[in-house]
Amino acid sequence: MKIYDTLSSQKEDFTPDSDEVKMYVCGVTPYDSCHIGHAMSYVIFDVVRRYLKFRDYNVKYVQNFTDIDDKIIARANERGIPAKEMAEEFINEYFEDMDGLNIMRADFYPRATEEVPDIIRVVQTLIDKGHAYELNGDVYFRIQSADNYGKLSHRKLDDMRAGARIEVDEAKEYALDFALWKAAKPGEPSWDSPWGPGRPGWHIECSVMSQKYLGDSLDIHGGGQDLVFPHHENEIAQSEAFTGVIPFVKYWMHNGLLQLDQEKMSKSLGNLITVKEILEKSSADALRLFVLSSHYRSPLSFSDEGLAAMERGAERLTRAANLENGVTQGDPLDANPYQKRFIEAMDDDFNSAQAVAALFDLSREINKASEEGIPIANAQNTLKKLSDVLGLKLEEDHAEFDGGPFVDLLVEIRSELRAAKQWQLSDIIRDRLTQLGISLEDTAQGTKWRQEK
RNA sequence: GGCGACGUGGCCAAGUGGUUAAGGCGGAGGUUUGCAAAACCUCUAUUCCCCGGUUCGAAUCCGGGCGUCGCCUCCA
Repeated sequence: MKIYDTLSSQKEDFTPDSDEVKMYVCGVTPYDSCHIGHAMSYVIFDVVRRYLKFRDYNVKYVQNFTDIDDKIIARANERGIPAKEMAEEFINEYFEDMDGLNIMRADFYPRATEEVPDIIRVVQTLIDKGHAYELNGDVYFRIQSADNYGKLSHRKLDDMRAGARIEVDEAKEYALDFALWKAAKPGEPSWDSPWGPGRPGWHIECSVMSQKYLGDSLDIHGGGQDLVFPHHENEIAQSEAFTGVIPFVKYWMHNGLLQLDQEKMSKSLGNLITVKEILEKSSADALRLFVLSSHYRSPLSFSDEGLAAMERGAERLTRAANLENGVTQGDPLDANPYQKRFIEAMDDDFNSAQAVAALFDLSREINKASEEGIPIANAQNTLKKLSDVLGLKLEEDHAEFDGGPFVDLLVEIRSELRAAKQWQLSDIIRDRLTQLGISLEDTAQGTKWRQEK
């Protein structure tokens, strides 16, 4: 298996330190609803995790919540509620969204606010080791003390300084030193510390929590490409300075960012589409297919048309997976070549687009075999199993649709009409139902209906 | 200004030195069907932004050009 590592800028053979793969994925700062960029990122890492499990690795998956920071405080103040309460609200919403996307729960969800004593301990140690210094209640990390700072994002200190648009705090030893601890301003939530009341800076919480739950060295650390600098660069600097263990992470994985209308979708531009909005008009399978049909490291342009196309694709897979031809005699369809293709694709740095193509080809074979009277149950099980690795449910359910019994009744009556060759009436029923979003199919096994998404 | 990525059919998107350039969506025709739907079959890029070069051979490597985008500042 090969994984592309951002730090080395090439595909590396995947050799975890132990049977247990230690995986950490940067979570959200809960100050707003999740958008489809989050969906993309977390679907990708969910698939990484599922695939590792499929390949018989035990995976310990940790994802944090950075539940205290400037944006949370600002937004909570706007709304006139405590920061903690607002973070809680968006964390709950986060779980709803992720469940809706069929993303597996992490093994641990540490929160910055619940790890403050450890954060303080780590910051103090960094000061003791000469990697950090206090300044008027703030604590800064001394970048020039780090091992090869800039190695992840492949930039040199001089280059960064030249184009930096950061307001330089004159008191800081070096312009790019970043905050480990921020002194509290009046009215801000704060914790007591050796440097006075304050709160953790961004970056340090991930170093502390990953170390606490997974140890000094991680196998996989993931996140969006926008986190490479400064977030992950700073994490490396802190973590390696604190533990002395290099490398902090064996495989750095970063997904390309989602584009919207040729533009980055971002909080500052305000052109967000939330996960909730998407799941109202589209299935989780379609969204996952949309994401997985391109390479995770490439930017992905979101479009309603593209998503609609994937809805059709999801239906195609779902039909093939749930076909019933009732044949049990004879040589069954062999799905192994498709599974082999799937594995080869995924082994090559999670080439999900190729893996998906294998599933579509398998679906075609299943449909064909079904018509030819060849047993397909085994092949369908393989299709379902591999789809599950991608987190696709492939379920034909209209259970959540309240009108089900009424549709059943209409279908029953229509069947009577068809038996009596009352085509005009039966077609009216079908057409009207289609207009209402219920499509009918007359098959050898009777009439089936589906609710269109 | 610095760093980096990308440009493949109507749309999306794999492939990155050598069989017929995956797959999905869309479109055309056919089989099937009472008619549909679904499914299946056939067709839909002699060609991979442009110009040079390396090579027996390039979409794939190198150089130049044009274009798009990202990061350098909060972000998955």
